[in-house]
Amino acid sequence: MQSREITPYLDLFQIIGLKLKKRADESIKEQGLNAQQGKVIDYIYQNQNNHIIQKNLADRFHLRGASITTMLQGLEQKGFIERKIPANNERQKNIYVLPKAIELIEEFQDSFRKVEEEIVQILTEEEKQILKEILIKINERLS
Amino acid sequence: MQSREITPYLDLFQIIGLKLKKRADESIKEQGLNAQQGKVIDYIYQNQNNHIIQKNLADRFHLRGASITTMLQGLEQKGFIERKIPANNERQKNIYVLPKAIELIEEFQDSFRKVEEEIVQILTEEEKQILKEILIKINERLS
DNA sequence: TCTAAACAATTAGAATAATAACTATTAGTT
DNA sequence: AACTAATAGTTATTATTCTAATTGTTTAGA
Repeated sequence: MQSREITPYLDLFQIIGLKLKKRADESIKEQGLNAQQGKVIDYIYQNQNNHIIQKNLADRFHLRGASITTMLQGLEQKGFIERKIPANNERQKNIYVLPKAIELIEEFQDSFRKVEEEIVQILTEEEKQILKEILIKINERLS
Repeated sequence: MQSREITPYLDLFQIIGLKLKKRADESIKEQGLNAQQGKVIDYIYQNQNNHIIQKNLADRFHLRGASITTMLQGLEQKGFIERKIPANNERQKNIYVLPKAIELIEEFQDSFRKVEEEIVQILTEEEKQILKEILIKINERLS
């Protein structure tokens, strides 16, 4: 069942990405959220003093504005975040995490660190270094 | 807007995966399909003499059986593939591509090769080699 | 052999994220 | 000041994939 591979890098990135997504989702399922939502809450928490707006989240996570709207409406309804229109620009909404989310952030980070560890634990220090450099290079090339 | 990064590898894989997916989708949008569907058709074409069944596709593409059912129903309705119950096992369905799909496969492959090229063109031969080895290692570790 | 377990595929219903069309606000130009 | 561009966010609709439950078939053990 081995197929002729014409795009090995593309295929490997897609499959690894999928597997990682599933592992990360699994690891925080208990908190009633998926990995994407956990990452977003973590990011908001780290940046809420910088007056981040929904546009920033769309850029950072490579999602469309409409998708961010839907996701944040969900997180707001569940009581994890709040959105406030800032005084200086009524088009925008600043995002803040609520206590209910802050309680979970340490757990998220632990879970994500464990998935991360699964990726890198089989690599030598040198391989880790090279991989990181190459991934950063590819990511910049694609943006 | 720089956030403290606790899981750089996880984040890079996720973002690169997302960007590649979008590029690949874009590159075969003209044919009325998305990248996943194109990859599946290509895979069926390469393997249709091996009597592949839906289960094989689910394994190869890391999708649930139900998702394969839905996708193949769509491809069948659009006239790209056909499914036949084999004589020796009525639980299964063998998958075959139809002429309408075969016409497109060369175009798919060209499109995917171009996306692949975008990934690797900025790397040296040595970096490409190392990256491939590491990706294979990680992929095996995660499976 | 018959019965239970495993297997392959399907359906219904939910979640996520996309596009396109839209409202409202702000910034820039004349 | 008034008009036009651009910007931020929302809504409705569509597409994709998931889980859980279900049908039907095959395999294996008592």
